[in-house]
Parts: sequence; structure tokens; C-alpha cells
Amino acid sequence: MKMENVEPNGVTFFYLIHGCCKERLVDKGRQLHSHVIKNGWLESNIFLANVLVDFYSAFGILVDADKAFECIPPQDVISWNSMVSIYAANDLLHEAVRLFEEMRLWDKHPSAMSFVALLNLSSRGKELLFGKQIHNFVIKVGIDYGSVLIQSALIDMYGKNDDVQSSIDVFQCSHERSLECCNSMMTSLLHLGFLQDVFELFSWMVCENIVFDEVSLSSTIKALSLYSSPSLDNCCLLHCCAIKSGFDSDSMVLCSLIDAYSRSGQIRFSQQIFEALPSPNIFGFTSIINAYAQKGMGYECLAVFEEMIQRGLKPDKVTFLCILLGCNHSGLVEEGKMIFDSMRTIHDVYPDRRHYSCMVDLLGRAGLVNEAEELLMHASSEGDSVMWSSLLRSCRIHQNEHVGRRAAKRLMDLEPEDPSFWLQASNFYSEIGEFETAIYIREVAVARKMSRDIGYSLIRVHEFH
DNA sequence: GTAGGGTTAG
Repeated sequence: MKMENVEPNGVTFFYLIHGCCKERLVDKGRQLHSHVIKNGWLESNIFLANVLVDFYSAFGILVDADKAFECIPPQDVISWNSMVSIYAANDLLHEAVRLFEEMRLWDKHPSAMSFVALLNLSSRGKELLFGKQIHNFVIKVGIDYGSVLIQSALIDMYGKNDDVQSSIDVFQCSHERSLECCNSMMTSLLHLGFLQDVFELFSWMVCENIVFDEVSLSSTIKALSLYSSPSLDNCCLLHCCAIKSGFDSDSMVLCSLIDAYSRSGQIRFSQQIFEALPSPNIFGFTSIINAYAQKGMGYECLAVFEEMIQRGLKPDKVTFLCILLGCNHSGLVEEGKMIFDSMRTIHDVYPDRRHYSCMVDLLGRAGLVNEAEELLMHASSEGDSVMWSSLLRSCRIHQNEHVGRRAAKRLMDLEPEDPSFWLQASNFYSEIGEFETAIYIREVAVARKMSRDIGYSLIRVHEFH
């Protein structure tokens, strides 16, 4: 749209660049940037400069965000905070800390947001000590200690660093009634596996008339899913809750419901939810593929995957892992091989350990033990104990003595301290009739387990060759 | 007349 008789200025461009950020228009934003430079607005308008930093960071173009930041003549606290957040989001801990230090040298006073950015950094980087230092620093400086933002960032930081008690302590001293703190507490509890507490917190919110949102609800549904077998009643209860509160069109809520229903054994409800999704995204597709995979419905996984491709969605590592699991649980060997090969060749997704592990299992179960071993060696020169253990199991089932010996040896080399792998190796040797070796390995395993349990070595353990 | 921001899936 062209504006007539109105001369656009810095403020106009501020809104335009903001819009490009929201609408994901990277090229347009770049054009606007050069326009801003030509007009010499950057030096006189800190708002404009700051929105450019955010624009580049929203697209992950760190280099240009950095350049835009350097162009701002006197950066203000917002510019600094944006850069610290960007470094934090890109896991550049040292750069973020360096910038924070620099900011203090320049005598720019950190705001609550500065601390939130640093706390997020320690959450992401699992830096508990650093997080505690920031916590103490916040108390010392006394800036906005009571703010909901800082409280919820602290609850999250302790939760992500597995320190549940500190997380609860902060929550109990915080604005307990704030949605932000409740949600952070719920995600921490969920992350740490305190599922019952997630339900209790949710009930408490309802009783206290704290209006929950889609994050609280999806966390609660997720907690339900993680129960070994959620009851259908509870799934329906939370589903009704979603409908009543108007969150039944939220993608996150619906994905957790797909998961919860399938785990409760009611895959048809998962199907219904998926089919009713107005425009399923990659999460929706992967949720239903995962549900089918867990139920051993391999062909359904493949059909949904096909539909996903036809809609132009790009599958990622998680999607492929779910499809391969589906093929594995249904014994679809050729299909699994085809999908696995297509990851790299067609979809430009590189398989990691989990995909290789799934394929080793798939091939091994099908009796293609040599092929499985070849793939395992290809995954990494070492392989890992899970893959070797799965291969050894396949060798036992399909009586492949040759590969089995190698797998047993590798497994014991990789896990000298884990008796369960040694017992598996021992069972393999009994299976192929080498009872002496089987007994020897079992004795070593038992001795090691005992010495580990007792705390010191009772029996001199000889290396097995 | 213009801003940054907590939790967030498969």
C-alpha cells in the first residue's frame, strides 16, 4: 500500500519492521533496513535501531543482529537486554555474560529483563551455579525482585536445573496467585516427573479462581499422559475442561490430548481430534504418527506421513523417529529402510543415534543381523551399548553365533560396570552351548555387582578375553 | 505517535 501525501518517517519504519518480524518477511525487512540507513535515521532513533536488532534475531541472523547492535551509538538497556537474550537463545553463554559485564562497565543499569535473560541462559545451559549467582545478585541489587517476571524465571531456572526444592521455595514466596508463576511451577514439576503435584497445582488454581491458560492446561494433560496408563475418564475430564475454557482449538492442548487418548487406549479419540484439526502443523502430524507407532499401526503411520508430505510440511528428526518406531513395531522392514534412506536423500534430515538405534533393532528383529551390524558400525565406530544389546538380542533369536560373539564382547567392553549387560552376554553363550564361558561371565558379573553393592572389592576380578 | 519480556508441544 502506498501512502499519499504523507511522508513516512522513522516511526513508520519502526512499525513496518515490526510487522516484517511478525509476518516473517525477511527480505522485505532487509530492504527497509537499507532504506533506514539511507535516510540516516538509525543514529537518531533508538527505537528503530532496537527493532532492527530484534528483527535479525527473530530470524536467527546473529551476525546482522550483532552489526545492528554495534551501529546503535549509545545503546540503551533495551538494546543490551535484546543482545543478551539473543546470545542466550543461541546458547552462547560466554558472549552473553561478557556483554552483561560490559553493560555494567558502561554503567548501564540492568533492568528486570536483564536478569530474566541471564536466568534463561542458566536454564538452557544447565548452569545451576551461575543461576544461583544471578539469584543472589538480584536480591543484592534489589531491582524488581518481587516482579512476576523474575519470579517465574527463577522457578523455571531451578526446575530446569533439577533443583525442585529451590523452585518450590521461590514459588511459595512469590506471587503465588499469578498465572506466570503457576505455569512455571507446573512446567518445572512436569519436567521433574512430579506428576501428582501438577494435578494438585491445577486443581488449586481452579479452586482459587486463578484463570488458567492453554499452557497450564496442556501441562496438566501432559502430566496425565505420562501416567503409565491414563484413565479414559480423566482424559475426557480434561478434554471437557478444554472445551469449556475455549482452549479446544489450541494446537498445544490438542496435541497433548492426542497423546493422552492414545495412551489411555482410545486411539479412535486421538484420530477424531487429529481429523478435526483445522490446519494440522508438524506437531499435530507427529503426535498422531507417534500414537499409531505406539499401537503398532505401521501402515497408518506411513499413510499419515504421506499426507503430511502432500500438504507441503517438512518432517523433522522427531517425525522420522516416530515413523521408524511405527515400522519397527509393525515389522515393516522394507518400508523402514526406505524411510530411513529418504531422510538424507530426499528430506535433508540427518539421522542421529536414536534413528540408527531404531534401525538396528528393526533390521535385527527381522533377522538381517549382518546388515544391522553394518549400520551400527556406520552410526559410530564405537556404537553404543543400547544398540549392541539390541543386536545381541537379535543374534540370540536368530542364532547368529558369529555376530553375536562380537556383540557380546563389545557390550562387555562398553559396560564393564553394568551386570545386566554381562548377564545378557552370559545368556547368549549358554544359548550357543558354551556353558563354561557363560558361567565365567555370570560369576564375574555377580562378583562385580556384589563389590559394587558392598562398596569395595571382595573378589579379584580377572579381565575377560 | 514507537519497544524488550515468563511458561510453551510431537
